Amino acid sequence: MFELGRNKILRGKREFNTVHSKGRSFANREMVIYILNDENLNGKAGFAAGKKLGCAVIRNRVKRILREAYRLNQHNIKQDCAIILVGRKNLIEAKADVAIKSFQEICKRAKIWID
RNA sequence: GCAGGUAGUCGAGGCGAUCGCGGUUAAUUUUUAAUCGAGGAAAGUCCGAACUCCACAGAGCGGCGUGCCGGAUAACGUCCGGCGGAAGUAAUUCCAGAGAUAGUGUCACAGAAAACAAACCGCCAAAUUUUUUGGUAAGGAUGAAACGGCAGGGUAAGAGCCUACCAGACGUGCAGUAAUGCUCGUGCUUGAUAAACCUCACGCGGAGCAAAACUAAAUAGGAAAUGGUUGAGGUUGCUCGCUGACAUUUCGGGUAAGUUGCUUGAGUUGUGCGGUAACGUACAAUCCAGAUAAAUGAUCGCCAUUAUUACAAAAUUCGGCUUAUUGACUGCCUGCCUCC
RNA sequence: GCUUGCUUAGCCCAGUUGGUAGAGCAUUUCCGUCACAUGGAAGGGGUCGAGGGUUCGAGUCCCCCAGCAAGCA
Repeated sequence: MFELGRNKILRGKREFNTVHSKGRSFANREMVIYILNDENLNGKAGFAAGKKLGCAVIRNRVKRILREAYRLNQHNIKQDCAIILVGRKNLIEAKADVAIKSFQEICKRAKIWID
């Protein structure tokens, strides 16, 4: 019930660019999220970590933590939107529960949270 | 025991539970089960190959690389052994280590003079008289570097002018596959720089898996200008040779999806044999990631620890090099101290 | 993944065969002005991205790292 298969992940440069450029953005100290309501992309998520964070090991770790935060909370989020999560510097040393709380907080601010 | 040198191993957690990811194979159908799932550097892209395309790859000039000798290898700028030089008490480590008598260039400032030698001070002799002429390379000063060093003889003063020792050059002989080493002889002694041009020897065609091939879809298989079978364009920088009809720019439109390449290979492990070694060879065992917004993670408990943990993530594949790095362990060797 | 280029003063840049690192803007001081700007004069400020090598001597030549930027279906 917490699966996150391949069909639920944004694929290709085009899908990313549409969400990234057209979507609304929200940010806090740990991450930035982009949200877009698009019929073809709804229910999908993407994960990113910029080159400034560090080497490949650190970037992979940040993306995994973001994936974990989204995976455990995906049923509490409205299904009519596509989300991109981008990691920031505070997430490099952080544990998973920090990322989860941060994700819940930011979703409530974006008004896509359902209890 | 202390201090060092060298070769190598492990590689950061282990076990259990819950949630979850990628490949393969089964079932059956869209979910289950089994099994496998990052490194010693996967990194930098610095060399060398395999592989693919370009004439299944050609000629000349140019260009680039390598550079003591012998071997290893598919190949190499790598490795092993030896020689020479430098550092260290030693074990040992480091070296782009051919040629400066084929030619050209450069050597700032200082200094008399920076390369077919020359003569500022000085020294000696002669003249004349306070300067000139000749001899000289011992001494001084400058510089990174001054035309072998040092001692004795010799001389007007000096000088390889002569002699001994040392350094180098050339030649003879001996040892060694060779680099080179040793012996003897000849007064033969004529800077440095080749990571300056260059000479000699050897090697190199170009591009790279975003290479390349196939399938499917889409549309206006568009238009204009310039050049073009009197040869466009491609093939390396040029010339030849080969190929033989489109190429470039501007405007406008569309696709940028999937499959193959993609992992069985100069493979890995073990044992024996040959070789000082790099390595080779025989036999046996074994299959060990193959993704494409990109898979190894999260949480909790127990154990270990100074520490929730060094450096760090495959992207066509191998052989090296270089760089980053924690803690621990093992073998051998050297020097010093103590005891038996 | 592959292939290229660039790092020099606070900023933007020169530096041609190796020989004491320069210009413009900015900055400091002085002159000038009632005062400020413009103007004139003088001065300070550099580990030449880092480390090693060749050389008597490297910004420059060679090797090797770091950072930044660009291109390739």
